[in-house]
Amino acid sequence: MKKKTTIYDIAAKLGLTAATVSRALNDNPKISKNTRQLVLDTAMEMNYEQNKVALALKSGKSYNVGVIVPRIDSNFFSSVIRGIEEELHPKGYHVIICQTNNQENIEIEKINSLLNVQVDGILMSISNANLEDNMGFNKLIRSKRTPLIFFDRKKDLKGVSSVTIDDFKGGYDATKHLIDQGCKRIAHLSNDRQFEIFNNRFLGYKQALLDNGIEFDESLVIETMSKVVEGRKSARALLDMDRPPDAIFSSSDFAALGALQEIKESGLEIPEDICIVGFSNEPFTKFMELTTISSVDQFPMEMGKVAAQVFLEEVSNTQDTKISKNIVLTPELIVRKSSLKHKER
Amino acid sequence: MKKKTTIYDIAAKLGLTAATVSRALNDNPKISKNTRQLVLDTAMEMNYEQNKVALALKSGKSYNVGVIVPRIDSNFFSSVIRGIEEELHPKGYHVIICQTNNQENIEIEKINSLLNVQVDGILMSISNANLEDNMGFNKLIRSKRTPLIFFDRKKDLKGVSSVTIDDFKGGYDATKHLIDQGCKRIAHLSNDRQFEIFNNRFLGYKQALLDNGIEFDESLVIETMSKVVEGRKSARALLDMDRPPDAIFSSSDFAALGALQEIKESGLEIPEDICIVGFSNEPFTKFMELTTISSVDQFPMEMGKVAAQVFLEEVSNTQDTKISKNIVLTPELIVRKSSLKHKER
DNA sequence: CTGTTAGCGCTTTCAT
DNA sequence: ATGAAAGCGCTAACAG
Repeated sequence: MKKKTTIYDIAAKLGLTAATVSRALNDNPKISKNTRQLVLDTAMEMNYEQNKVALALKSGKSYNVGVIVPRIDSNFFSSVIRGIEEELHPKGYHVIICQTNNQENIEIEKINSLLNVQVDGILMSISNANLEDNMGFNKLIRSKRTPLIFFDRKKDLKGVSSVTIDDFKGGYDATKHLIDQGCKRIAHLSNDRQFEIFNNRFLGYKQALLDNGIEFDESLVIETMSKVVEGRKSARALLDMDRPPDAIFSSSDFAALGALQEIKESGLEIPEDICIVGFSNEPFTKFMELTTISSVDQFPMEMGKVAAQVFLEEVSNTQDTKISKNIVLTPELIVRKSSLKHKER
Repeated sequence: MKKKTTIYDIAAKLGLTAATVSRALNDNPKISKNTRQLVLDTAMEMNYEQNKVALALKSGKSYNVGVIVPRIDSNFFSSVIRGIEEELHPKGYHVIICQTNNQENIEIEKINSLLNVQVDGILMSISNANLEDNMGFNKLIRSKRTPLIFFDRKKDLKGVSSVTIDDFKGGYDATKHLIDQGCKRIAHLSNDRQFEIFNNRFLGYKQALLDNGIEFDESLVIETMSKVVEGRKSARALLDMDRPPDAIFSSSDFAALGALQEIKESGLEIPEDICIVGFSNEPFTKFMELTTISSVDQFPMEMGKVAAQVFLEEVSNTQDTKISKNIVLTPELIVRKSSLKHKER
């Protein structure tokens, strides 16, 4: 249990003072080459390591950023976090992760918990889409010291930056593609539309229909959680309709998979009878043996990196004028077998 | 940019001293009910929040733990981290994540980087299986202050705890299952056997063969990275043999998938001609449409929770006698279509 | 170029 | 029951 060596230890050993040692260690110009080298050498020799906690207390910067996500064990979120970590670590930051399990109260608790440990910023994807209660957020924003950056699931709050993808375009492109395949009756597995992302995918879907002379039919839109079983249920409901759809655009790959399974088991063929497009480009969509699933790639790692960059800009911005930016990345439709009726090219 | 309120602020407002305020806030017995309540009220009123950084400096405990993994965007590691976070957050700890990208030099850098920020412990899965250079680790252990816990990919270092699964059993069970299916010539897609986990899976495989009167054939063991394309290559090599195998036990689900694809494309049937068992129970293994892939579940979330518990024990252990434990969890073979020749039950 | 001093916010003896 | 003071390790303003 030996103590760590501090600058005082090395100062004592050299008959110097802590301040001088500190200067030497920090390449302060006002110091002689000799003493600097001397300090550096003995620091090395004594296995000195800077105590970042003391530094954090002194400077008010912890060089920690918090990342809050619903859960980390999803391909999307873990990829975003990978991007964040890769971007931030080289700049000296550490990444603290928090999960909310999609519970609003926990979300607030974790925000406060991160603020308490003096993180230099918080990057998050919200769990609570309810626009009314923004206690935690407002506190964060009022404090004016800790940058907040939303990624993917954001709230529209003035002065808060965000990095998202163009979900409208994602939904639009997916739907347009289905229309181009000759589909006329396109269903949509939506999700809680209190979240902008799901609402925008829905709106993109709707707009693509309208732009192409297809009537929007509310009964073809089913709110479906992002789970395989839920996708099955919704597909069942669609199949049981008097006039079942000839295509499904799902806002989730998992729901898309469930739909695919249910449809195949009912004896129908994909894409011949029903085309399917999912969302997120989950790894399994391209691993399917027979019917790889078309999906919309959100470039999660890229999203993480960009969010990290926005954070870096905001912390380095010393001026009072807080500039917030809303960056929108462009998604990409990946066409696979589940929606490719006519073999092109 | 208003400053945060400190105990001095509330002390000043109340005509008290910081010490008293501190005591009140910490439920110190020697304080009058009145002043305690008074302090608590004004603390609330002034939006006081304890500065954990100052506390960390004072106490030497940061209430941060570091987690180091090769990469976070894999189902296995992100699930482990989920377990860790869920277990540790309620106890007041924050989880800092670091990725090594499997690079040994980065691994050491990140260890040091975490030690520098005074984490209370490090939970890690190693990237560097080389037993010779243990600089970073030795430093960590010598320091005697920061508990180190390995999970999954560990090193055998005295005094260091670990949480792993019984990879030998995983390999053994998988292979035994293949033998029970009537397979006689069982190949193994291994991986870098410098890592205990891969070596143990291999040893389990080998032992199962021996225990069942099947000769071990070195030529049926191919070192294969955990990637779909690599699995394809290895399968190709196996198919090109004079006497191809009738089963493959892969230490990776991704390689297993590649093998499955290559085999199917060559016109052979699974499981009729060749049985396949993977390892890790990746989500996609059960999502396959035709041939769901048998695999060995490692219970990653559980592993994370247990590793977190071991850490908690170690930090709370104030005695000099450092007790290290090596916990081995039991994996579970999940039999699916890729290896189920004879329809049982 | 180097030393002195103060302070970041909190806890904790030691007095009173 | 409360105050005074020291200290965790570091940096920075001010002297010299």
